[in-house]
Amino acid sequence: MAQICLPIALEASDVEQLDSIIQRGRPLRKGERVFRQNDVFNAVYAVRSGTLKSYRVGGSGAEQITAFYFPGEILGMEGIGKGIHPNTIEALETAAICEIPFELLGDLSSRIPSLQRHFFQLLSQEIAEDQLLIAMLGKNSAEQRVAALLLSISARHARRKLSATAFRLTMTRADIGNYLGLTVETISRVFTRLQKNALLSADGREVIILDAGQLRAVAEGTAQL
Amino acid sequence: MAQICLPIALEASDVEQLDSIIQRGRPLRKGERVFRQNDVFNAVYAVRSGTLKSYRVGGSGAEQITAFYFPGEILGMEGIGKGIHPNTIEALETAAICEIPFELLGDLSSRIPSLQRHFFQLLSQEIAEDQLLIAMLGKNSAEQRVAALLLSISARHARRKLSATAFRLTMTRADIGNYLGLTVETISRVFTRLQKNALLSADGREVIILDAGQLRAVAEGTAQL
DNA sequence: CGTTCCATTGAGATGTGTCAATTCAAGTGG
DNA sequence: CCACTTGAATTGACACATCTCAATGGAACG
Repeated sequence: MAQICLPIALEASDVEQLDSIIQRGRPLRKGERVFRQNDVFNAVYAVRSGTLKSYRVGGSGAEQITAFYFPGEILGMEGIGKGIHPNTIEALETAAICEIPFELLGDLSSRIPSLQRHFFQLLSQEIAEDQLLIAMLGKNSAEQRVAALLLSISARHARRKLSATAFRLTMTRADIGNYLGLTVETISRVFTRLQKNALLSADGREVIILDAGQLRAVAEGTAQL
Repeated sequence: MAQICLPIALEASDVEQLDSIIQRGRPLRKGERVFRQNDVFNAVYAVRSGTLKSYRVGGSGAEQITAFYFPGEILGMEGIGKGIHPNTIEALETAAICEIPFELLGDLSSRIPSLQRHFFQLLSQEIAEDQLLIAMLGKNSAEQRVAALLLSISARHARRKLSATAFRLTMTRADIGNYLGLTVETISRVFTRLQKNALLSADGREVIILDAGQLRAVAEGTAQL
């Protein structure tokens, strides 16, 4: 169980301890939420299956998606700081998650140094990823952003031993646009352009990456269409 | 010393221990760097005085500023994850910082639960802040972004018991533009517009906020000019 | 006292947003 | 099982915010 939820190297006895604090919840259906913005924080969650999105509602009522989560990833850590979740997490499809009560995790981390380090790393990596997104939103064209997202999703599929070139998007074009700071129409047009240049084949949400090299070049701004 | 660098509530004996691992470095001058992108990570840093910026250079060679740091704030935590700093930190003016070796901090955190929690919180809050910036870059107009940044800087001055309404910017218009995903010219024009509407008075980098309420309305998109 | 960096302003170009219409797929209820 | 509704995606025409290019003036600095 702990193996599935927190794939790290631990002593057998440690795994046992960790195992004891992890809760398996019922699966979420599409549209259901793990927690909502402003809920009190008391646990982080590991994605076992399915995909989810994180979003927050700003002062003007506009939603902003800040992340997509795939199996093996940890979510909910933004809430540690203030003790309140600054965002809502919603399932994009049927999804199973593990709940890891934070209070107990803190205690356990004190006793298992490698676990503590692991969580520091997880938090730190989320910062690094957010900053990557910031860089993208600040500087890149619509094509670069879409290409980068597709490559990121591709890489996350590959890490799970799934096809890196053919996969199904679980989010709508609107979600993608929202995440990348673009409109639905722009996303649609970019998809069309990428297909015309034979970098991609897309039938609705079914995507096949035809030329990963070129796609990377587009993402990095080395090539343009 | 530890009091200055990590203002948290600790037992006297704990403070002593923490104190012993903190290094005071020589002050940095404008343009000097704390560390560079791809340097190996082995410490985090607390800002004692002065301001700094964090930026990373992408594949296409473009710089992207991801944060500004003020006294009392902690920087360098993005590097924990991969053991390598994903960004460069550079002083915007003369600045003094404390170095906190991470190896020792980890050990100490295991023994002092409140210290561990404190660091989890710091990391988590950086995530929350980054996501706020993401939301801004994705959805907001140039005016909203500039207004929001000015208010953020104002709040950080206030936290240090300095004037929240009158202060000197330590970064150039180019830095601001880079951070907000806008060009220098746009920043300049927004400043001009904000002044014409009497929300602000700016003489070069010297800024006086004349109408914080309206400025907040602009930042939130409730008011437009 | 030149040199360099920084800030401002104008005019025109352009990428992306907005508005609107259409098609298609998936549910839903009679 | 068939309308009917609803949500998602695509495409076109046009608007507009911001970028690009260019010129100028001032401040900082050696």
